[in-house]
Amino acid sequence: MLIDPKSPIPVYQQIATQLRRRISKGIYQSGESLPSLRVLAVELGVNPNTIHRAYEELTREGIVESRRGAGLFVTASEPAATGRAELRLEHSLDRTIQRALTDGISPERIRVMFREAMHNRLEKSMKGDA
Amino acid sequence: MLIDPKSPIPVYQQIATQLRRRISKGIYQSGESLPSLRVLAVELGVNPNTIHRAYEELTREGIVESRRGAGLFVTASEPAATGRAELRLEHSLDRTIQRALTDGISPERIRVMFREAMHNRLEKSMKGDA
DNA sequence: TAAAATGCCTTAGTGCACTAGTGCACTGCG
DNA sequence: CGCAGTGCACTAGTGCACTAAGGCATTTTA
Repeated sequence: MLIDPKSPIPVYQQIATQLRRRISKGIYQSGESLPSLRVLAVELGVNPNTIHRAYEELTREGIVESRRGAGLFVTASEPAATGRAELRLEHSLDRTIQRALTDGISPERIRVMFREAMHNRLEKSMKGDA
Repeated sequence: MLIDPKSPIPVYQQIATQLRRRISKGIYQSGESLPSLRVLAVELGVNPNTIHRAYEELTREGIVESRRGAGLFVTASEPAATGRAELRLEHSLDRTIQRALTDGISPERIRVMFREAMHNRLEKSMKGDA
């Protein structure tokens, strides 16, 4: 497990991403497995709170369950379905971004248009579109 | 011209977006046209610096040219080509986001995956991919 | 039951994006 | 020349995301 503190991507996101990959690959089976907050913290050289932040994400996504005093446990019931959806999204985003870059659109512009697109789409969802 | 200060999208971006739309629609022709910093500032009820920030974006994109003491002038040579590319990007982003949402992926997760996708794609571009 | 290990909560510090305030330099026009 | 209007640079304040530090509650285990 490697971490790059200088990356613009937050450390806790890097950790969450790698954990997601390992879980979907079956490295961490259903049951206990996941290393404790402090153990993983000293291994990566970060604050335990940063690890907690990553675990929090996985908990909200429902692919993991935490028991105070005991540890972190993998639920992994249906990560297959959402996993495929995320894989589609990952590829779609990559294709869209690559196309935009070759079209000469600047990275900052792409980021701005993404923010606006998200904002618009979420507003439409509020009004009962879906 | 309307502005929403409560929106998560920065005010200067809202202004820049609306100006871009107006220019591409020909409301602001090649020549002078664009209202001055302070005039537009009092009209929208924001600081002149915020307007300047929007003008700065359009200047970097080359669709406008500013002359100190005189005003802002529309160049509008080839906004047609990049305009089409941006339109494609806008649609592609919207389709991608809508698909992800209907697949049950959370907005925060979409934002995170977009950040990572941008990061990865830009790293590849550095190494001579394009 | 007592000790150790675990996850969790609260607080603080840092950096960055955004906006406002103020003054300066330049241009146009009478 | 002088005045009004223009864009621009510098500074300050605010809010937010990220990380760190420390202490607390809970569970396990011997």
